[in-house]
Amino acid sequence: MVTIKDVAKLANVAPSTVSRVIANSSRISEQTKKRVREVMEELGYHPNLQARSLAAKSTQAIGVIMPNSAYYAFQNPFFPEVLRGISTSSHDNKYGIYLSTGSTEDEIYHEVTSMVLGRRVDGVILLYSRINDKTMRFLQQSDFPFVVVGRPDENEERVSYVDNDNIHITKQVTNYLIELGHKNIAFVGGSTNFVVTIDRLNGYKLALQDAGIPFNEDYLVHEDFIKENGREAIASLMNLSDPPTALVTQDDLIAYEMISHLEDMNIRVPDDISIVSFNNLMLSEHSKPPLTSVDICIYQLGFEATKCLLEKISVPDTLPKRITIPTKFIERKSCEQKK
Amino acid sequence: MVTIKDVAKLANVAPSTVSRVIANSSRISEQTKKRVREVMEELGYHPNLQARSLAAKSTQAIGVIMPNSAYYAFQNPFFPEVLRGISTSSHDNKYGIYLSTGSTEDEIYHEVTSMVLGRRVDGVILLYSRINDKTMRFLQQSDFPFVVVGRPDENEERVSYVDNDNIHITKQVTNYLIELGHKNIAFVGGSTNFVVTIDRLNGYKLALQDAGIPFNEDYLVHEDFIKENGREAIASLMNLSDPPTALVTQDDLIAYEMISHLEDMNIRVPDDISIVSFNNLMLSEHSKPPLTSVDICIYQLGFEATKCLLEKISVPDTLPKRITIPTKFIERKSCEQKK
DNA sequence: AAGGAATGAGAAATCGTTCCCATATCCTTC
DNA sequence: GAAGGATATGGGAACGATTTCTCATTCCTT
Repeated sequence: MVTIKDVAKLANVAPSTVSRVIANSSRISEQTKKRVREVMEELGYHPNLQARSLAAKSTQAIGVIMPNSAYYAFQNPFFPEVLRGISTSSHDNKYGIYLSTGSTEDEIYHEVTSMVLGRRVDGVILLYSRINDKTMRFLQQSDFPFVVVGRPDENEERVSYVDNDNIHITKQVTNYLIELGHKNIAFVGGSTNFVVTIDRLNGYKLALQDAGIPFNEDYLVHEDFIKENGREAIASLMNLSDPPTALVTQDDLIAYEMISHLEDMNIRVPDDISIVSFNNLMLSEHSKPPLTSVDICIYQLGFEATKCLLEKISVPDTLPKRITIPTKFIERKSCEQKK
Repeated sequence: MVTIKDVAKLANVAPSTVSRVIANSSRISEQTKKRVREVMEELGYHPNLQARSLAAKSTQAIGVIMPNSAYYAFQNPFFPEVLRGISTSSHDNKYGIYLSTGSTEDEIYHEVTSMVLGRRVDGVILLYSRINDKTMRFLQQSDFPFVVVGRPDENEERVSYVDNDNIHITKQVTNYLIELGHKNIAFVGGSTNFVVTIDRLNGYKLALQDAGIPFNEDYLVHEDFIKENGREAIASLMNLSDPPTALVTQDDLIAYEMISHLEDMNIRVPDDISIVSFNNLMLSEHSKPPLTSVDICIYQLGFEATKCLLEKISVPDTLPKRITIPTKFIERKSCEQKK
């Protein structure tokens, strides 16, 4: 392996000079730069990033932490899309991405501590926000630069985060159904350990409240339940004495599955039941029926989170900030006026 | 930041001893180990991974290179799923994942060279195989440990790779359609720069040939074309004087889109046209109609690739090997006997 | 009881950079 | 023509580990 010393020797300069040439320091004459660069080329020199990191105390890499639930993380296009945003932004700034994907909460915690304490990355993006999360608490206590995609559960004002206004948009979406004449509206959400679920549930409740519709526990369905035994979950919902005529679903993928089961039960979307959902996957345009969905701009979430993190890394005393990514309500054909 | 020296000082031993305790060397007495460990605990010591990498000449990280086409990489669940396999396997072996996602071929090339020459990773997994790929050529020439997911274009016998038997399975799948009585079978594939497309196309042609069905250029459709203007692509295919009655599609996502457009044209699947596809996305079970698809075991591809790479890293003179991941043909409702 | 193996631990070199500090050369300027 | 100021480069100490020697004990073995 050719090192900076080899280059220095052959170019008849000191290693420090070579280092300065690499950094394109103004303190080196053009002449010397040219000569050194020629030698670097000739020897095929490439700086050792580890040595550089060690000496410069900066890794030029950010850690990206995926949530531990395999489903939430991996089957869902949310993940690749947010990663695309992160990747674009970090690449623009010459940062690399170090990915961490534990499969339990403890595993994640250990990966993050090792990543941070071991100085493998300069900052961290948390791709989830759950309540009572020790990983986030650790990041905060160690005063390490990090940004959350999603609203943090605790210390909201002291953490930088990028999120949609989930309460507001879910309220709007629910209102949309109410205005179509629906009163029996069910909510299909993820785990209430995730802040996003809590927020959306609150938005949903708020809309009901404003319309004077009482909240009904029976209309609350768990994604996990759907995933385990979708058929039964749907059946028990639709067999209520007063079954819902509309559905607010937290994710397009779940919505597709619901639709499939509903049709098996001979319940038509949107004729018999309206569905509105979140994430606006590419596919939703081509599904049967085309899904009315909220585009939460996943790419933007990742892109802005990275921008925010890099800013925090380069200016350590940047104040925590909240960035709200605007959403787009995409009206398609899965909702209809109540008959 | 607390370093190995701080620990050594407080424990009254030499730094080298602390290092040995960390590595759990048998040359250190249990007594000393205990004392040192207590001090490490007390000070909250965590080894600096960069320093360790530099000294030990090993990073405990593997580089994962995504293909440059944004679509192929990111909209498709293939990517997260293969990453899940990689992640599981590498995590089991205490390796981290360094992700590289250039958006052009050159960008990828630069990221890889910098990653390899800069010694940021111990090995590389290429998540694609395209013809005439300078990135792969570079990896081979620098004799750096790497594994390809997919069949390499050149030097097949000197590169380790993990793949399905794409020629064979596509032949089988095409045969399946032929046995259902179809003769006019179209092929919807990705870019022929990717080896996977070439292989599948060959399997398709082989099946036609065996059945004595002439190959028809008009029946070849490009994914890119579908993505750009799906409606028109389908229209021109179905408006042929002798339109296809069956379709072999390279990817479920594309299949969904085709189905959507076909239905708009009042062509029913499977009544008017049969479709068989690849990847068996979770969703395919719930699509309308449920998609007949080949499960290529994406997770396994990633998992085995990583296993293979780690083996190569720890035993550098391991011979190149080919690992073929078996596939499963999932028969659902998108194909029917030709009428 | 003496010689040699086995054991436990320290000293110091090394890994490949960066960066502070020192130094040498060459202009200015009075 | 000496002092002062740029300007361009070199020297060498970090950075925080690992690792090769080396040495001092201790424990067998004959």
